Amino acid sequence: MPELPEVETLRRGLAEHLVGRRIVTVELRLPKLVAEGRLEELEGATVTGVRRRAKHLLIDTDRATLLVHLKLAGQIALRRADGASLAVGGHPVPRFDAPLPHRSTHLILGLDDGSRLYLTDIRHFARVWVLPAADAEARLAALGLGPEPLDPAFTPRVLAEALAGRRRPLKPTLLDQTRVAGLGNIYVDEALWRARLAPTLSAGDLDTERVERLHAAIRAVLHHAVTEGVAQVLDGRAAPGTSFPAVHGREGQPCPRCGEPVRKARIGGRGTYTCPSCQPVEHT
DNA sequence: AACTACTCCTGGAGGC
DNA sequence: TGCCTCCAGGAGTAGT
Repeated sequence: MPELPEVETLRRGLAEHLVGRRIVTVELRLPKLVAEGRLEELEGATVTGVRRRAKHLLIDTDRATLLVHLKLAGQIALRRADGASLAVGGHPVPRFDAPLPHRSTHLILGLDDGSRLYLTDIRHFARVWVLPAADAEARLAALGLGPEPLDPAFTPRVLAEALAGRRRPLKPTLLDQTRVAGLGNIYVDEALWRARLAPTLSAGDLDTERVERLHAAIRAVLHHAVTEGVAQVLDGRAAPGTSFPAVHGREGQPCPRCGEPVRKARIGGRGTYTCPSCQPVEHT
């Protein structure tokens, strides 16, 4: 999916154009997209806000909350009546400027100004929940999500507490949404590279200085992705001539910091990219 | 507690 | 061009 920066970028775009709009039509093309609730409840509802928690997108209306998880390959696009793009984010396939609906478009919401919101997912993993607002909150609470890394409350101390006592390696620990919310495979690799930490280091063994480095790196990588708009154009692999991602998807290419070839390994079942020189495996 | 394997799907890339 | 294999920005479940 769409990790935190992609969902946040999407949230901002949708909030700008969706709040105050009334949903007039609902077209569901893939019934299993709906994990709970009835989309018909949204017909006639007015959007009151668009929020994000971890990788979840919440579209609040005066009738119910539409909770969306894009998983690995979900994409949401908001198009004006004339087809012009108002907001788009998530997985870059189909291309953000491709004609819609795509054959993998599973949901279309028609708004009162003629614009349409398309949810497309080539892998059919994305899910939505239509819930009373309180139930949406309860559902999120039940997930036990960890702290939001871009929240001011996310301090080095909070990160230290999230990692304390964990014997698993950093990579799977940081992917665990109950430790830190919103990180995914790309941004974990980028943050660890930036912090010069090997993904195999035991999470609970980091000293204060390393925790502070990791904290700063997580914030910097996410903040950069959101503010520089890289989250909107990122296509899962490094484009030639660009500086992001620094290591993810760049096996064999020179580390931007030291020139050593980037190495790919499998850690916790996930493709993991590191600079073996910048991220030494020695511990303590 | 934590590890692995497996599941839900399709598309794109790379090898031949 | 086509066929084949592998991999993929997530996360839940089951078995060890």
